[in-house]
Amino acid sequence: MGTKLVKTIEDIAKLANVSKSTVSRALNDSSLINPETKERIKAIAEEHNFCMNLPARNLSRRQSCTVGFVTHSHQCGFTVEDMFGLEIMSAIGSGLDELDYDLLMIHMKPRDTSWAHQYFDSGRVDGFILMKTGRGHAYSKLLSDMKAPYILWGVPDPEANCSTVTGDNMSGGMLATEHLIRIGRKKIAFLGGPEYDLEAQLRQKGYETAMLNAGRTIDPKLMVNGDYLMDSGMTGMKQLLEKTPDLDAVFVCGDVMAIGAIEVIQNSGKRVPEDIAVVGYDDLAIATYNNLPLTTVKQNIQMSGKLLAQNLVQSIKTGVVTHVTVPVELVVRKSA
Amino acid sequence: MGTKLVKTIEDIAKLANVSKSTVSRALNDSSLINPETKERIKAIAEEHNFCMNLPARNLSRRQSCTVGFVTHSHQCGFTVEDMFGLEIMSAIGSGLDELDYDLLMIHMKPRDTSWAHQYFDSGRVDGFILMKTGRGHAYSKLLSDMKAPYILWGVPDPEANCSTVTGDNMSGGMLATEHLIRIGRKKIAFLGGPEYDLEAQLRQKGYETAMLNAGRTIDPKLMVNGDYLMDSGMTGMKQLLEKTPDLDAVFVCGDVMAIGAIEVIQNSGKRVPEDIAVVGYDDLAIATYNNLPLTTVKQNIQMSGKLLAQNLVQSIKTGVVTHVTVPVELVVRKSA
DNA sequence: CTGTGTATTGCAACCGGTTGCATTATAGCA
DNA sequence: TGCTATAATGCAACCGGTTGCAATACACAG
Repeated sequence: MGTKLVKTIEDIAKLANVSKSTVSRALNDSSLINPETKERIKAIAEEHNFCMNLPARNLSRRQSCTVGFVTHSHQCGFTVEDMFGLEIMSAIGSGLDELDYDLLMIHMKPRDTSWAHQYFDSGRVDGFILMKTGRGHAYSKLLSDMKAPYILWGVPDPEANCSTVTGDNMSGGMLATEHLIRIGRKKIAFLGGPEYDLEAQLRQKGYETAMLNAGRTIDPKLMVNGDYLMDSGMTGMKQLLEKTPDLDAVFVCGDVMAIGAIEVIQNSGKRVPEDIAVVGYDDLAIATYNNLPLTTVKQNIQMSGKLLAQNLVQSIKTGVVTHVTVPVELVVRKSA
Repeated sequence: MGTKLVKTIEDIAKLANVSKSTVSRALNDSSLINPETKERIKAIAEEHNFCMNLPARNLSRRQSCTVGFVTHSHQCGFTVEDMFGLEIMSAIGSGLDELDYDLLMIHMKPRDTSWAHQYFDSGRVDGFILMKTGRGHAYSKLLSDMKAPYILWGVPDPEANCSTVTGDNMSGGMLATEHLIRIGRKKIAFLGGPEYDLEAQLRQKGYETAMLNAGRTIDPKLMVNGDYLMDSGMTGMKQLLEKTPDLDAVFVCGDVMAIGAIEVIQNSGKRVPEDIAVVGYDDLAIATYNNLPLTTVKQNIQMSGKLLAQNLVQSIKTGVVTHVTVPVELVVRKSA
């Protein structure tokens, strides 16, 4: 707490010769208060640059105007999810800012579920933002049971009825594949995500659709799954090269995997993009800053973050649940 | 707020047939309470998995057990500072977690200084964590004037008396340079940070020391400043190549600049690391995932985050200010 | 058996806001 | 002038904890 002289609405009340309820109402722009009085009070508050005590207000209003961003706590290091999560978090933060909500980081430990009660039942936060995860459903259920408002980044799961925001994975898959077709590639492989992953499924569907639209056939030998990590990008690419040594393009479902794939390709003596064109997904910072800048499908992180913020707050206030999918675009750099 | 039946200590009090003060004390492990009573109350609380209302507690205790992580709000996109900041934030989060403190993101708008009062005088947070910035002092002054506890990531500024945590920049500079010397490079250039930047100054001093220790001379033609952004890495490298076409190594003060530098080198027809070895600084995610993995000086982000958390909380509780510099290490990958 | 000390517990005020209801003043109208 | 509708403000309870101090009980020494 600060060291200022005027710290409570009661102090202001004395200065203005009114009661503290009047000050409270004035500062909250209540229509009950005489406009002149209101201005006078506001001026006094301004002059002493008064700040209301938020714990008190929160207690009284039974809300915290804070939402929790749920992250996994790692002993050390990062995963891809983290990288994307970290980038989107910043966008969420500024989205919330405009709505006068705050963003609290919630670290949950591996198999701990107490965080939900800890933060929600204690009145610490009014809602949650979750990144899609393998264990997504488990947490969804937890939060649904608590009747806690939350929003999920990812494809809506029919079982959970929470708001969602997600990139247009299907279009993304199509954009990437169409680009590879357009630049004249003949054998276009697909390096996907985990089978259960709804995002990856849609991207794959986009790939297939684009292929079929172009009159091509879907060849299972050109398709393999990964798990978004670098290693799986490498092993996935190796498998593809074994099965189809003459492939000349690959659409990889994540940037980090794409970088792994590129390494394998180069080690095998081929060049990117001359021999094999590579398109990634997500447009993480590493795509831009990579030494061989990645052609990739760009998720609109800014817009997504803002929508996550807005729709969660809406859901907190009104209970409305929304599902929105935000457009993606292809960013052509050097890898394809 | 949840939908549970037992929500306040008063509810627990009724169940346990005691007064609410007794419950409060029991739950806070006060030594005033009879051990048996205490256990009984705790059991009841446990059974109903009771969560205390934090706004209420915070109001009463006049503290929030929350610290603010101050970030710049960007209209869009990221800067290098952000990348490092984002990575360290995660570490800070888990550090605070162990101390039962929460982490709140604070977005400050360009030339707005109200955030400080907004969050501190309102009792929203008990202290702040700042990343070193060009405008570091301005904010330092602001916070000092408010008598707000805060901790800074960066070299301690003699004018501000706040706790700090910083990497060992001098050693980092030496490690990088010594490595280049060890692998037999003859003309080692230095691509630094902004002149006013204390970190960069120390890294430069490390470079110079290592050079002198090895019996080499410091050649101003081998040194140029940058601003940590990719572009400055490119232009800096161009200047160096013009001034000294036959240089065979460069120590770059930041990973992002290093990637820019590598691009320029490769465009000029030379190879990395064969013709010119490149060492970066920070070991950001992009260093690992870069297509040409970067040899770089690794800041111990995990430890730094934890120390930022611990020392800030200590400073909040006791007023003690500490300065710690955490060791760095050289990570040899492929660029040198 | 009384006095003093110690261990437990409860009462009630307080933290700093919000808000339902009562109160007062003023205006409008018959 | 008397009466009611309306605007502006104040009173006091409440949100759910914490904590100083009083109260009670029981122990042990004198």
